[in-house]
Amino acid sequence: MENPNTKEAYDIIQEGFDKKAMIIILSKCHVEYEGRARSVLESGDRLILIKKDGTFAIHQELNLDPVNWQAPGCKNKVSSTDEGILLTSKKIKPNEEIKVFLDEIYNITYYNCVDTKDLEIRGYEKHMVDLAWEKPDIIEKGFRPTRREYQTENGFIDLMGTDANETLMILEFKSRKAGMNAVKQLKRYVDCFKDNKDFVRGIIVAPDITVNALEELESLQMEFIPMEAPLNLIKEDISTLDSFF
Amino acid sequence: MENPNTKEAYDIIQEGFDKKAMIIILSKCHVEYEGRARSVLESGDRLILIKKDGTFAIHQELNLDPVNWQAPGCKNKVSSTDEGILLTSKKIKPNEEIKVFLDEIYNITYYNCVDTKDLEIRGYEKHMVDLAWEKPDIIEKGFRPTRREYQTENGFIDLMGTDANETLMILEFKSRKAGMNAVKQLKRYVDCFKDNKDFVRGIIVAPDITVNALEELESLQMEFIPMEAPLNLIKEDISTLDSFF
DNA sequence: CCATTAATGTCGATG
DNA sequence: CATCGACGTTAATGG
Repeated sequence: MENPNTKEAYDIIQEGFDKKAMIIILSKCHVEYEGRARSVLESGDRLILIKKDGTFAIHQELNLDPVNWQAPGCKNKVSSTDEGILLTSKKIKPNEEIKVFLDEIYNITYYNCVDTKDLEIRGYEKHMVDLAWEKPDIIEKGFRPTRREYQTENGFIDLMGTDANETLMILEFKSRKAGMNAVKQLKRYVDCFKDNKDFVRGIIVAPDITVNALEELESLQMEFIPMEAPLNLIKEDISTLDSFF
Repeated sequence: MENPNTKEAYDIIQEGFDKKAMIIILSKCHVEYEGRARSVLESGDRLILIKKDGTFAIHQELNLDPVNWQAPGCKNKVSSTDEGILLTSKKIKPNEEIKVFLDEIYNITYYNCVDTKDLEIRGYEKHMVDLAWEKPDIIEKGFRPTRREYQTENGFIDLMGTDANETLMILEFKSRKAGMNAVKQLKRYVDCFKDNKDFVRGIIVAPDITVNALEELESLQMEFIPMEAPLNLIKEDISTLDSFF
């Protein structure tokens, strides 16, 4: 609905709530937020997006993130005041509230979405592990991979195997420059095998590694093996895509 | 526009791009993403939000975050194919692309937002101000706070007061290391009192301050008072925030 | 521009 | 419900 008056706006927004629809409001508005932080946003044109799970987001004309928002599970309400339409979004634990004062309403739309599909993500790490699995020499001569995605109490180990001396190897793959967090992660995996009397090799496989991370890695007697992420392969290798699509 | 056909949809979207408007599309669509990772989203009803800075977001009916997105600075295009309308959003460094195939279009809106206001966050600083308000000696012996959140043409002054000599003090609080921007901000506030014949003390209160900022601050005859931010209090003691509403 | 760190992070999994 | 860890984290800040 275009340029509704206050009553029309109230009715259609309430209707949207009742029908558990996605509500989209284009409006000049000002906003107050109070909760984990506290903020004020003076009047300007924004997009307000309300979802049936309670999600509430206010978008300015720039930037990816909403300027103000509420997480799923919030109680949203519309009310008609002397000043016009007021939207409130409340959450408990932690106690948070957004108040949006609609100073001028340009457009209100609601739609009941039918959407049963979930996003399917395939990271690049998987492709790197694929490669190492199929051509172990890429990692090092004599490497024999044995397990993928081995579950430990500290997470999934990307790839395990043994070297030419039958020493256990634990490999953590990163598609981008590995940082300190990768080292910590690998250390946690290696720690799972501490009780073994035998030494375990911890290895980060990534296109690059930060200086700090490399120092820390070496001080922990662990290793870094450079390997390019096959970013470009994906578009070229249609066959692998087929298995995915 | 409601339920546009392919040509109408193409035209209105192109128009939105040309006018650098915010474009909102309600549509059944399927999405492919390829970049740092790779993903596929099969057909379903979603909201597509495109901003003039290149921001591109696809929202499902649930959750706060978009299911697929592109950051500001992306090149967005609309094209008409045999299959219908195709939206593409490209970014370089890192190379990323989203393709959205509009299978059925319910609604297209674009609007040229007028929005000059920035969000003012006053969360953590408030707790520091609370503390200084209740225990002025923390700032300095003889300090008497008089006003909080005093509004000037240049924004809100966190805290004002007088010292033992009745000299006006303007305090700017930062919850983290103060930088040059904090100094500039404080200077703007102090400038509001330039016409006073009396000297005004400008003071930054923060856990720390950068070297550059401290130099600049002292050259402006302003001061720095170290104070730890009560970050931990915030999550525990939400009740103190009640005073705001 | 790179590296580091905070965020009203969000979100999913798990105990 | 709370905690923990990953994320195409993003976004801001200092160097």
